[in-house]
Formats: sequence, structure tokens, C-alpha cells
Amino acid sequence: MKYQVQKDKIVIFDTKEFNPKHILECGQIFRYKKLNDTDYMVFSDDKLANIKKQENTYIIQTKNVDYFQHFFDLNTDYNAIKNQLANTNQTMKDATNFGEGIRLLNQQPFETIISFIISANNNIKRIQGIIERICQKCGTDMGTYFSFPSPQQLASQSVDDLRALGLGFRAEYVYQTTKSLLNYDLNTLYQKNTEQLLEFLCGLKGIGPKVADCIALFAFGKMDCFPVDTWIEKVYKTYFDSATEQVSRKQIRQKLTNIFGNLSGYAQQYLFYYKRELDHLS
DNA sequence: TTCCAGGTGCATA
DNA sequence: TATGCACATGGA
Repeated sequence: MKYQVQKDKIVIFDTKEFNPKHILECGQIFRYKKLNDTDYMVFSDDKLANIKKQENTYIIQTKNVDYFQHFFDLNTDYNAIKNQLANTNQTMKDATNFGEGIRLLNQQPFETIISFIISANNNIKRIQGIIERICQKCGTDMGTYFSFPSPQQLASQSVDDLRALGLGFRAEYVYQTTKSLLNYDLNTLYQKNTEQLLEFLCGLKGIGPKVADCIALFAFGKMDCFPVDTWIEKVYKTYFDSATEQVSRKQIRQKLTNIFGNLSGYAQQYLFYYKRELDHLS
């Protein structure tokens, strides 16, 4: 993709391969603020990026240019990925066309782990509110916003503190997992293969197969993962198998990863965004 | 009022 | 290994 890195900003020239609405509203990230149809604030860990549309470009303003260059996955060729996916079937063709500006973000492990534990049996609006309250309660004050808390900062909160922030039954999960990660170097997880990583993640409280897939995909770039949630279940039943027999999420994951292989993670995001937006429009 | 949301833990067979 | 149910919370 054509882009240019300057001192405190990144200029994106290809607005078809980078669309902040598609990138931020496809469910992979919860900490962003929409200013209007094209402009957003994006928060990751303790860092901030301001995205603005300017004529035929997007400007990413930030003090952390190198960080966000990697965060937004700017060196991956999404045209090639979309073309390959579009060749598999008509639904994927429609989905890649609909969310043409999606990119898979490279997010921070701890923030992703906690965020997707909170996502369980929850809706995106409420997840965003809970995470925002967690940041305000125990994150670092960065002046105009709060960072996502470190494991040490989050460990200062009791189960009751977390419940008061609206975590519900997930409060116990977040509490336990934070404690068990206090003296663990999450960077060592980058060395694991997908199978090893998923096994480690599923050993943490509040993380099952679906949440583990999300973390492996969004924080560790494991593109052979395919998180199956209620939306993907709808996608599968609508477009891939209209038979009436019950199919388990495990079976759906198996079938879809067989189709999409190492592009599974990308395929999942296009399909999720496509189905969710379409249903919200109707 | 009931249903649903980016599911998981636990008991049971 | 697979299935059924409880689990907080708030918006539709």
C-alpha cells in the first residue's frame, strides 16, 4: 500500500485499502472514538493516534509513528488477500467488497486478553463502556485520555471493584487471569505456534476456544485462527450451510478453516463486519 | 416482559 | 468427548 511516514504523522494515499470505519468498526478493537464519518481517535495501550481524512488521503497523527505503522499492519498487501478470498465463493467476494478498507490490527497482548474476556456473552457497545471505565479507574492519566492498565494496575482492583464497573460474572475471570499473569512475560508467547498459544490461553480463567482465537488473531497475528461467535454462526447458516441440523461452533470452525486456511483470520473479519452491518441496517 | 449480546465454567453422561 | 445450564448487565 502507498503510504509515507513523516515525523509525527503517517500519510495514507490508498483510501481503498485503509478505511478507518471498516478497520475500527469491524469488532477487533474497542477503544476508539468516532468524531465523524471519516475521523477517529484510536487508543492502544498508552498510545493515541488521530485519523483524519484530508482530500484523497488519510492522515494518522501520532507521537508514536513506528508503533502505529505496525499497529495498522501497513506493510501487508490487502489487495492480494482480498483477491484470493474473493475467488473462494460469492459471499466472500461480496464481503471483501463491502469491507474493502479493513485491516487486521496488531494489538497489545494484555489489553487484548482482558478485552476479549469481557466480550463473552456481551455486546460491543457495553464492552466499550466497561473497558473505558476500567481505563479511567486504574489506567495512567495521559492528560487527555487514560491508558489501558498494566497487569499491576489492574491487579489493584478487587472482584467487587470490577463488578462495580459493570463486568458482571466476568469480574472473577478478569481478576483471576490478571493475577496469574502478574509475573509472566507475555512477549514469550510470540515464540509459540498457534496450537501451543491456544492451549496456553485456554488455561486462563474466562478464556475458551472463541476468546482464545480472538486473542491469537488480534494480538499475535495467527491468521489460521477463525473465531466463531453468534454472528459467524449466522453467517455460516445463511451462506455456507442452510441445512437445519444443529452444527457446533467447533464444527463450523473446522469447516471454515478448511476453506480459508492461512487466510482464515482475514476471512473471518470480512464476514463478521459484512453480516453485522447488514443486519443492523435492516 | 422477554430476548440477546464477539461464551465460559462446571456438572453430568 | 459432548451436551445443558447458570452466569450479570443493559438495550431493543
